[in-house]
Amino acid sequence: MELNPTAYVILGMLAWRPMSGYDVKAIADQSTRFFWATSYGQIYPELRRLAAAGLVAAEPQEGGGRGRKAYKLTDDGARVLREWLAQPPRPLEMRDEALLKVFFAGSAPETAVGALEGKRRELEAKLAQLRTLESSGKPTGHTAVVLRYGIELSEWMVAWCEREAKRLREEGAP
Amino acid sequence: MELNPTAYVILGMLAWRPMSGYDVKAIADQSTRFFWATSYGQIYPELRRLAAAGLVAAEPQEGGGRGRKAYKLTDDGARVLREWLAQPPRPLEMRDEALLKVFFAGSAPETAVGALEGKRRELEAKLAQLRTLESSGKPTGHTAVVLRYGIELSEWMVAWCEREAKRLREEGAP
DNA sequence: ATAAACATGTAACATGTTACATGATTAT
DNA sequence: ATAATCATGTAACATGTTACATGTTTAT
Repeated sequence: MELNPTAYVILGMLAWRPMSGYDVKAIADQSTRFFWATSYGQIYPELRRLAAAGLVAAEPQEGGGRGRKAYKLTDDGARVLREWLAQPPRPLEMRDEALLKVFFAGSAPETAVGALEGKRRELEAKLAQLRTLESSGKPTGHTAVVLRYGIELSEWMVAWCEREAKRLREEGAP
Repeated sequence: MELNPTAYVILGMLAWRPMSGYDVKAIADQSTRFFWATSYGQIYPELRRLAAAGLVAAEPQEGGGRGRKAYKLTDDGARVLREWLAQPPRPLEMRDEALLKVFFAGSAPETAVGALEGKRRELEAKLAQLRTLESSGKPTGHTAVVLRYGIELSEWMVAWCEREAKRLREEGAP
């Protein structure tokens, strides 16, 4: 059973508790989005495919929610999720436009510091969100480990951007 | 003139010297691939589009290479490249499957250390390549700055993977 | 001769984003 | 009533990967 990574985001969350596509998106936006983003355009079709494959099952909707469809993980789904977890992870993909700009800054050297500062600003914004999340106390266990990674890595990157921007400003073109 | 990032990889390299799609790929595989990968399937069609838009121009092929088509940057291409460099960079996209596995490791806690070790091994391999590149002495100026980023960031990540794997092994489930 | 490296290109597929359309429920 | 939020879904588009097809040049 070969699934795309987004499918595993869904399976992973359903392993916590039954939920709807809307819930998956809301939780992803507060957590996995920092290292694996998703959108409704992926989640809803994927939930259908997973249901067709028998890895998730629509929960009988109890009174109230009309349009709402909650799904739960099936035994097969849980097995597929565990198999994926045991597999060596695929190589990290990075798409860092700021780095690309610094790399090619030879064509306009005065722009390099701006690219570094843009990256730093973006990281500070991300850091603020991650710290809010951390002080909420909600992430525990493995999710908290990943949150700490996000915070510490971002801090390292911010420091690097500051250091290199300073160096470039002082030394001029490297 | 809105172009995709891959187009700027091409323009950036042509700003160094005229070259073919094959050259762009070979150089990207030794440099930008660590923060922006490309493939022939993108490069050749993109070169055509850039030529159609007048941002690059096929060089008159001198004796020898038959099929070989070298392109050079036009004045318009150079202007578009500089405009892009001056623009604030788009947010960083990360797709880190190893982190996803740690995040969802609650469903199979014994797999978390394996995901961390997989990530560490991949990083060590990347580090070896980056260090070889560094000791070649070829990257200078802004490209060397980005290379140092790759090396130092990877070292930080390796240390983090080791530290957390150790913690998980000692403390058991977090 | 033949293998390796050089070189270009396309088609099928996978993945992901954005914008739009639609309607129900809940709080003010 | 009405605005906000909850909720589902699709279509068009953008981007990117992989596998394949094809031929040339250079070194052994």
